[in-house]
Amino acid sequence: MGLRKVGKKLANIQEVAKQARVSVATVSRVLNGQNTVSEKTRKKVEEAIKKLNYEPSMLGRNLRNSESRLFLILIPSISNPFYLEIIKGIEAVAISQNYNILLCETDSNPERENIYFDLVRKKMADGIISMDPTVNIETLKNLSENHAIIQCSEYEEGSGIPYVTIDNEDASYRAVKHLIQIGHKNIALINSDEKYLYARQRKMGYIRALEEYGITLNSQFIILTQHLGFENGQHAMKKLLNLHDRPTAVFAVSDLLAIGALKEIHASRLHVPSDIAVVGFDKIDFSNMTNPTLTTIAQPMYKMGTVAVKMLIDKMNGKEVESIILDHELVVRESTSGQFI
Amino acid sequence: MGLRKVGKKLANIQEVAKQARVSVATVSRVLNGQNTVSEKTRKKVEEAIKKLNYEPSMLGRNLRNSESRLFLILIPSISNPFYLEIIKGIEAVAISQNYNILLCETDSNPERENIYFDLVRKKMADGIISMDPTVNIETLKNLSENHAIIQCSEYEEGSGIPYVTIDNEDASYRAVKHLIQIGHKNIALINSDEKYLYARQRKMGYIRALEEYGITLNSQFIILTQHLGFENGQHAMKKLLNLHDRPTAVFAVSDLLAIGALKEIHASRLHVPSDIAVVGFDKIDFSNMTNPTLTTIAQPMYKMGTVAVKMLIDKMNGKEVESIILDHELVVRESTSGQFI
DNA sequence: TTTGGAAATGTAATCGATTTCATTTAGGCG
DNA sequence: CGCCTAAATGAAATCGATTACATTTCCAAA
Repeated sequence: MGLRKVGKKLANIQEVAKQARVSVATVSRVLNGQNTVSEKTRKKVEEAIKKLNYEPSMLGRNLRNSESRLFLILIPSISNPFYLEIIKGIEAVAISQNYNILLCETDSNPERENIYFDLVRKKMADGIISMDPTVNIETLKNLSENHAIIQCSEYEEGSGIPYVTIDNEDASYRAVKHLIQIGHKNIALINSDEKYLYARQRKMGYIRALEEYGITLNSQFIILTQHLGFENGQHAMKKLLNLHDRPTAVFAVSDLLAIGALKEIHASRLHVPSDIAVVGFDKIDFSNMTNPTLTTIAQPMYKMGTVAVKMLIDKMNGKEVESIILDHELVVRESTSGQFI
Repeated sequence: MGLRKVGKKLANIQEVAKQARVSVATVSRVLNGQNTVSEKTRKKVEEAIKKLNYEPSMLGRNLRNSESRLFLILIPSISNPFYLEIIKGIEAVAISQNYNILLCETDSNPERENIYFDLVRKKMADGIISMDPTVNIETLKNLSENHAIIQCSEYEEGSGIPYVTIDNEDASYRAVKHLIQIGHKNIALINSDEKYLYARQRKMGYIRALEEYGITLNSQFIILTQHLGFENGQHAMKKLLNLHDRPTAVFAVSDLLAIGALKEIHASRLHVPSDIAVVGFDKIDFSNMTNPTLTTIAQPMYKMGTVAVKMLIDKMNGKEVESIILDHELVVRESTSGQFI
């Protein structure tokens, strides 16, 4: 490129060494706070650094140390607020450990995914935290032989890749149990595609709760959606409302789905929770802004993020890493706290 | 660190050269698709690459090229959905140009901000797209002398740093004019702190619309909030509802504020839009999920993102870059489409 | 066959740091 | 004052690529 780049030439460690009349080794030692430098030379070097406005280049350092101090966060879509709180947790720990993150939105697109995997292959990233359920697990397994990888929230059983998650089956069980305990018997499930492990697990929790209370499963009450978006919730709810015997309660496996359901219920001039109670999942920020506010399962997202990074850093340092299951919590709000029956 | 790192040793360009019985220069030429390599040697090299499972290290390449092919996106908070669509636009162009982005959440915290600026100073990032209105503009100006920087959406007048944004004054004017045209005279403004340029601009648009229709300004109708969150909208609306003569319409400078206002209005058993009409700003995804759906000003966020990256890349290549104002649009939805009066 | 010039390839410097190992300096002690 | 050890410093290799410049190879024309 024949184009002039922005900026003047910046000083490098050589020039600092010359300015301070010491060797580059000594400058490097001052930079890295090693204690084998005499007070006098340290002063000299620091003055030279200040005078030349020197900033050590991470490019040189990274090459020498064979690390980028970057890692990837794989998510299917940045629009899904569920991930945001996790990311905050990740960021906090990452920064404190002098790492930075590359937020990678795959759009569930294998090509896109591959671009990001390449970043790891080419040493531009030191590790991966995958939260993408649509990730190509074979590729991930292959990569995990040479690179540090942690699965967060979503995981593949028996992949050998450590994960941090919650007990989805139990969370789902509790959500449904709550609906049963406030008097519901006709409880629908808006689930996502059962190719995802969490979807299968949450369905099992749903079934277990029904069975425990002797409620027979109505297969018409289970709606599967392709994605976890608002519109998917609307469509699913529309189907449920068109049933001859429509449910009196709905458990959706994501808040966005639940909010879509809410909207559709309102559109049919029905009332939540007196006509239909709704429970979501995730406790995203918006679940508290709807009208009525949404009962939901709170995942410890921030914690999940922090734990994931710690596991990743351990893994990068060659330590043995165990998978972790975190606690969840049922948050009862207006969408189920009416006086049903 | 005495700990074993993950993974076996990976091949480097030297070993590929040896395996293919050529020089590293030739391997590099094959890698970079230069045409001065004969078909025969190219084959040899490609076979060696495959055999050794070689992946070129970006660390080496980046050092040699003095670039990281990374740039920073500065945002105050990832929780604000307004930024997400912009980021998608940024990502799309970045990827197509072989760049990756570091999403940097400052939390409006100068320390945090400085960590990210350091990344640029230390050459870990090639440029910055700042969307943070709380950014320290002096530091930004200083940095812009040596580094490529673009301001996106938020900007500082006369900073000399190119920006891409919309005409905030006009957008605000149109929103208020819309409220006037459907019959409102008592129109409140929920604005953010006027230390931000966009807040001052939007206030001016509000005033201009009122003046144009001969409506006298009621200073009690202007509420300033510290942040742009849901709760801030609730609080602001509470103040407005407590006024002796409460407004019949509210224009909030962000959808989140407007959604908070909606919630508060409902809590007071009032109806939108028949009792109070509401207009937001940004057209975030959720503005279409509320009940009623929200009238709002649509910013071309995706476009803004793509434009910002193009400007940044031009800037990095030393081209002269002009600031750009993009178009906006009023989107009328349920929160103002009732038959008021 | 010779030769000129283009095409192909190789050598070695370079990017900017860290680190090993060698060497110098300082200081305490007899 | 000389000696020994520990502390301080420096020289040079190294990380893994790119590339300017030098050299070799190839082929067509004379």
